[in-house]
Amino acid sequence: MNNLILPREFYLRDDVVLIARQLLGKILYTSFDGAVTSGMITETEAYAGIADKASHAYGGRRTSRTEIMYRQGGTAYVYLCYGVHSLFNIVTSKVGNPHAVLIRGIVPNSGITEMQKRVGAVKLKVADGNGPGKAAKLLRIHYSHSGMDLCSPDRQGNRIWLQDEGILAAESDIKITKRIGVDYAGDDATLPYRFVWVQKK
DNA sequence: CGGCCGATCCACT
DNA sequence: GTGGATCGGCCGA
Repeated sequence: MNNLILPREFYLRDDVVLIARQLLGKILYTSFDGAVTSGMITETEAYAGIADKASHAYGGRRTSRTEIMYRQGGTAYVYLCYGVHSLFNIVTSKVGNPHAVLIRGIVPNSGITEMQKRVGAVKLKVADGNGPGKAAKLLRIHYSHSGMDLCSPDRQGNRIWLQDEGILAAESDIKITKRIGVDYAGDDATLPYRFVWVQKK
């Protein structure tokens, strides 16, 4: 195993907003049926557990779907949105504390040919990973993958994991805004929990 | 069991 | 800028 893979300790920390910011520039890999693809994370959102009105776990709500969020940090939480899109989240903090970071955008990194097949593109563009549904599609992450461990492969040898390859976003290039599509969350809708790595021209 | 709605995307105006 | 697609999850009865 290479030492670039993010260790469990990275995910177990309690500051989900800090983790969301630190995930910018990390490389998100998937390996399904032997096909490895990856992308650099460029946009994230933090969902801060039971106190966060925008979170699926607000108020300590537990359902068969959200139960995944209560697992230990370093677990994949994937759900279906609008009946069409799988949205990939990384569970953080310790068992019982349902923090998560939504991955909203990636820049295609490796396995380009494979990803082109997945989206039917002749030539992949940077913008093809811009959006949570599109990022998951490129990496073939599906809501059936919810619950996968990011720190070890599953029984079939499939895996989702992250690596720190030394790419660091300068503070001045990170745009912080309120989260997208959470207007139902009242005053929590305006929290500055979205981090975007603005790509310079 | 029925009805409403969503942490989105894309085509079309 | 806007509206339709599309269906699992959630809640109330």
